[in-house]
This record gives sequence, structure tokens and C-alpha cells, in this order.
Amino acid sequence: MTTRTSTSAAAGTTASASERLVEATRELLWERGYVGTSPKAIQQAAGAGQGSMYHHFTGKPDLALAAIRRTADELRAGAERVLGGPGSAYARIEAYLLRERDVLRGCPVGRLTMDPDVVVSDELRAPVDETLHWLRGRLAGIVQEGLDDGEFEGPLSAEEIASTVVATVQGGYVLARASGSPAAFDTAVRGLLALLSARTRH
Amino acid sequence: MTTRTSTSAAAGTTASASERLVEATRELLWERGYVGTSPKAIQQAAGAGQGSMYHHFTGKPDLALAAIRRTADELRAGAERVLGGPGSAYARIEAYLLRERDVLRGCPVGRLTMDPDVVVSDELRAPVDETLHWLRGRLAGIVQEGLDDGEFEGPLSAEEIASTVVATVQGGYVLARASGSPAAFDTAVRGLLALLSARTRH
DNA sequence: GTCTATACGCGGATAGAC
DNA sequence: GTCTATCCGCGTATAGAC
Repeated sequence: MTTRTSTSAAAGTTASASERLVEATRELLWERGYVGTSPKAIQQAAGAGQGSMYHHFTGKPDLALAAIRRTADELRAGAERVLGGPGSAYARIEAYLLRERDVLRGCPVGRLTMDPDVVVSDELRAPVDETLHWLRGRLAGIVQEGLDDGEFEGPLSAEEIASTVVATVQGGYVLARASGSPAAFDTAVRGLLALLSARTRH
Repeated sequence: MTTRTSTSAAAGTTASASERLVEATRELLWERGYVGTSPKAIQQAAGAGQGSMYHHFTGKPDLALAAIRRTADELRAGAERVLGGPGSAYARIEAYLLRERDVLRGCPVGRLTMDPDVVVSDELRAPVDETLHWLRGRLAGIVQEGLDDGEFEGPLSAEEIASTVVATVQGGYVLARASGSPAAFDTAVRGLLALLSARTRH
């Protein structure tokens, strides 16, 4: 929102302090969650002082909200790039599931649902809910296309399949992080794809 | 491990202090995670003083380990009660998925994978990993039975399907907590069941 | 076994100078 | 806009008395 909105990822020197604070917060929220992230840690990561942080934001919740909103926006944009691409319904869902991911880091949005202070706050939870809700709807639309085109063999509920797809991804992260290896994520995804392709006319 | 191991759930007056501390820790870890749980909060919930806690345990990680181990054991026992029951392979998997759950509280074991201090510690992560690993193996065995009996139509990988089942459950919690309602969990589970039953000979 | 005292830095800010 | 000072309770123990 300030001059020179250079989209530099790192908390380098070219971005404004407010910008660096938001980016640092995004990173820390992803890594350690809301409860595990302190203002001091944010300031250090951003290379900003207390005064700076409290000048731009009213406090930790305010800054976290800005960070969560941006992360949510990015997630939607990234998913749309895959889901809005070319190909059959199955192909797009497969592309979404097989997309490159930083599996061991988990989902920067989904992980927030395990944060007690986030779930309890309607403001902080809202962007999380909206994002997952949007994703389910977007996938449901694609499944419905597949159903309408006769690509998928019914009876199948588009809403249900869409939720299963999102849940498998979110749960895949849990399995991967538990074992310390991305393999479990891939295994879960392949299982879902096997089940889904069995109902697909190729 | 002390006299009178009364299995009273609440941190009532009959259990030993060490027992109450473990139970209180289990509850808090479930509710707020490891990072969000302080020794002081545990002591208050357990009705025990500092001295008592540090007499029985060397510190927060030690107490958390005892709590996590017990929760992991209980989860396995509970799952086994359903999975070891009677019925076809599909019926047992369905029973596991439709089992009554405190959906909005999430999985007391899976949620720990989002705790930065837990994932980083091999000791604390081990029981989490073992539990999820056991669960996947147990389900894979059942799927394999179904495959061998011709109940499920192959080709299907038992390991993959098992991972998808566990991932859907874990991800279902994420969806439910994001929306603040258990409905999303149920929707995801129904989607998986629909996909699975389509490959089942009834 | 449990209690009380003490410690020291962090969490999460507010106030006012520059 | 940013810096430094100051605040107060919490997080996470340790020490020693009872």
C-alpha cells in the first residue's frame, strides 16, 4: 500500500518496513503458527524496531491478519492457475493434486486451524475459512463439469468429492510431517487418484 | 505407575498428582498444542503445585512426552476396537470413518504435527509417527483382505488406499475447524466412501 | 512429595523523544 | 516513521524448607 510495491520475497532492504513486517510474519506464521510467533521474532526477521511495528500495526493480531489475508490471496491465485488451466476435469484435478508443493512445510492456510488463538477469533479465522470454502467450491464446479460431460460416472456428489480432495491434501501434510518425509503425502494422493480415475471414462 | 491407578478421566481428587498432571497435560495439548501450553496452566488444571510437577517430571518436554504417549496408546486402542470388529473390509472401514468423533476438537495426535517444537524433536514426534504409521498399516491390512477376497475390485494399492483414508480424516478435521462446523468433515468422508463403495462388490 | 521463594528473560505492549 | 525507555505479568525453571 506504500510506494514501490516491489514484490521482493525476502525481507531485503528495498521493501518498506511495513512490507517487510508482513512478509516476515507470513513466514513465521507458516513455520511456527500464531501462538508460536512473537512480535520480537517478527521484528528481528523483518529488520524493524518495535516503534516501527507498532506504528504500522496496532498489535500482533492486526499484523497477523494482514499476513494471513495475503497468504490466503496467494493460495487462491496459485490454485486458480492450475484449476483454471486447460484439460479435462480429471486432468485438472490431477494437476492440482500432483502440483509441486513444499510438503514438509504444510499448508500455510490449513495449519492455522490448529492454532487455538486463530480458531477462537472470528476475524483471524475468516480468511482461512473463506479460502478453504472457495477451494472446495472451485473443485466442486470442476467435478460437476465432469459429471455433466459424462467424463465421470455418477452417482457422485460434486461437493463431496471436492471436499475429499481438499481433505486428502490437508491430511497428506499431516502424514508427511509426522513421518518427516513427503512420501506419505504422495501415497495418499495416489490412492485418491486411483479411486477417482476408476470412475472416469478415458 | 503409582498406587491405585484409578482410570478417572477428570483431574478429580482420587488420582495421584502425577496422574492428574498427565491428564491435565493431555487435555491442554489437545486444546492448545505444545507451544500454547505452559507449565503453569498445567499445574492449575491439575490442582498441583510447581514443586509437585518438577518432582515427578524433569520439565515440560518430559511431561508432554508422557501425555503424548498415553494419548497415542488410547487412540490406537480406540481404533482397534472398530477395525478389529466383525464385518466385511468395507464395513469396517466405513465404521471407522463414521465413528463418533469430537470433530471440532480435531485429532489429539495429528494436531501435534503442526506444533513446531514437536516436529523438531525426535522424541516427541516419535509417538505421533508411530501411531499414524500403525493406523495406516492396520487399514492397509484390511484393504488387502478385501482385495484378496475379491470384495474390492483391483487394481488398487492397499497402502495407498489406507493412506488416503487416514489423510481424509485428518484433513476433514482441518475443514471442520476452519468452518467452525463438523459438516465439512462428514462431507469429505461421504465422498471417500462413495469412491470406495464404487469399487466394492456388494 | 509438596510448598514457598527467587530468578531471569520473553511476550506484548505504551510513552515520548528525535 | 523509527528509536529508546519502561512496564508488568508469564514461561520455565532451580533451591531449599517442611
